[in-house]
Amino acid sequence: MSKYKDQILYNVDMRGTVTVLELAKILDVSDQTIRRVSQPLVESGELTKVHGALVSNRIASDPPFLARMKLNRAAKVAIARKAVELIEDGTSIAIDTGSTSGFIALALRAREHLTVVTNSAFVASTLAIIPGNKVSMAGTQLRDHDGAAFDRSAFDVIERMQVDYALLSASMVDADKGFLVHDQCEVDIANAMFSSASRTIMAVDHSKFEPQDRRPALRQPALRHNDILISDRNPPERFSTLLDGIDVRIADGDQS
Amino acid sequence: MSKYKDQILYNVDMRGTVTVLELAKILDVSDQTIRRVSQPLVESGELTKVHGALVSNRIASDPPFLARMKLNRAAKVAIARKAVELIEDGTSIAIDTGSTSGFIALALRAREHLTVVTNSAFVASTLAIIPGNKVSMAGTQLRDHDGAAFDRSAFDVIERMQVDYALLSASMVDADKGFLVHDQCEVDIANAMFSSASRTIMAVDHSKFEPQDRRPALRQPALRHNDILISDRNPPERFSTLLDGIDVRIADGDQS
DNA sequence: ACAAAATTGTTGATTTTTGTTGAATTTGGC
DNA sequence: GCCAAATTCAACAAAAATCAACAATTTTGT
Repeated sequence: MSKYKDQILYNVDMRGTVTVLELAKILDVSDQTIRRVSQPLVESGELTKVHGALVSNRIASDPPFLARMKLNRAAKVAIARKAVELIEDGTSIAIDTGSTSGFIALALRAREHLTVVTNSAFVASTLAIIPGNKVSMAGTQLRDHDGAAFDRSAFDVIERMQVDYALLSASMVDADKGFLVHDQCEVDIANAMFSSASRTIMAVDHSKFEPQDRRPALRQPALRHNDILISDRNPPERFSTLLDGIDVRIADGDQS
Repeated sequence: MSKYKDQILYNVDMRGTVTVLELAKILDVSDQTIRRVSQPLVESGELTKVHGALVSNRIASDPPFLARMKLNRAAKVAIARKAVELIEDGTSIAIDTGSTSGFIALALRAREHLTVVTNSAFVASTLAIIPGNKVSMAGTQLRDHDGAAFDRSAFDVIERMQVDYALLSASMVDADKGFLVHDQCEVDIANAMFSSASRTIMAVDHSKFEPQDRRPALRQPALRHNDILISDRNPPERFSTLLDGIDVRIADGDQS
């Protein structure tokens, strides 16, 4: 592992695509070195090589919301399938924002007569057009990176509903502190959904059990007895205390 | 895989259709290179090639809401392109629901720093995730066939905005009665948007100038002097009185 | 301090990509 | 159906990028 690895990844991910010669100039090494060092990164799938340049796999070029969709896509699709198994036709459900929730919303198009409340415009528009669904969009002012709302009216709408499930997600899971996210407003919405729901489903892919680059610091509501955790792999042993009494379901990630 | 691949996909998906020569200018390469690079993308099905231009496959296939709207798709795409010409970066705009407005929203992803208010969850989620946009979702309870809201809060949100343009549509145009739709709630929202806007853009494809199977009976607000009508063909002669003083723009429906 | 191992820069041959040219094809109008 | 304009295609030469090999340098282990 080379000392330039981090710098290469950083530059490529930041700019989406960087030519080999540009990188050579930035790191002040020869182009040949860039090629040599990036080769294992390409082979391990962290970067993509094209003639003349390196391209980020994180898809930095486009809308940041969709970019995150590509990260661990397979895991999220598997989780979404599992979530849909739990949710029967006619269920009422609150759904938060986040890429995992986005995939679940797509999968939920297979259900009918759902009552949905969400603060994500993407989730709302995905499920609203299914005939027979009743969808409420909570909030007015949409945040630009993911099209979700966190204003007062969002809370008003959520708080006057009573739903079967709250479908929440998290940016990281900590064995002591529980489910963490980055923004207080996300916690506030999650709490509102949590309170209005009989049961909570927390959906997190396996990568969330590992430390993250940007450490989130704010706690989602603690799961109650009988709440459900869906992931694509079994959580490591050290989370057993946290998940005591929780109904853990593992999605079998067989197909694409 | 070429280093231009991402940029081509990005531009084509954002704008729906881009001519080969335009792309060549944007990427600063020759037209021949665009053709060569896009060939594998076309073969793998990521893009569609027509004479002179590349067409995105996502527009028709992805949003299920518009997928159903195959009727006069080409006309609506052409109108959307024309509308985007009018609307500069940084404009504020109110957008109603409807398939034409949906296509315009897709095309508007090529703009930045828009301030948008809409009662359509599809329009909202499409434009909210563009970095720099400020999008407000008007309304809470979403109608199931198009994911649009018409409740009291929708009016509250629209009425407290003041925008440069209101972008409205209609189900039919009558030479005497003007622009007609089916539901009173649509008229109410249109009126609210009309009142909050300095200028109105009415977007209707040519089929709306002919009698419809289901005759709509409710009048949209009458256009003011200086308001704009966009269509894909020149309206028949009998509409000249109705359109007197209106700035009529015809989209050149060159490519499919 | 010494030698082995790993990393880096340089060189020249090889491969890939790109722009240009002119001929062939498609499109739209009459 | 024919013509003019626009677009596409094929081919070739120029430019750019890659690769392999070797020499110079730095790092590592003893």
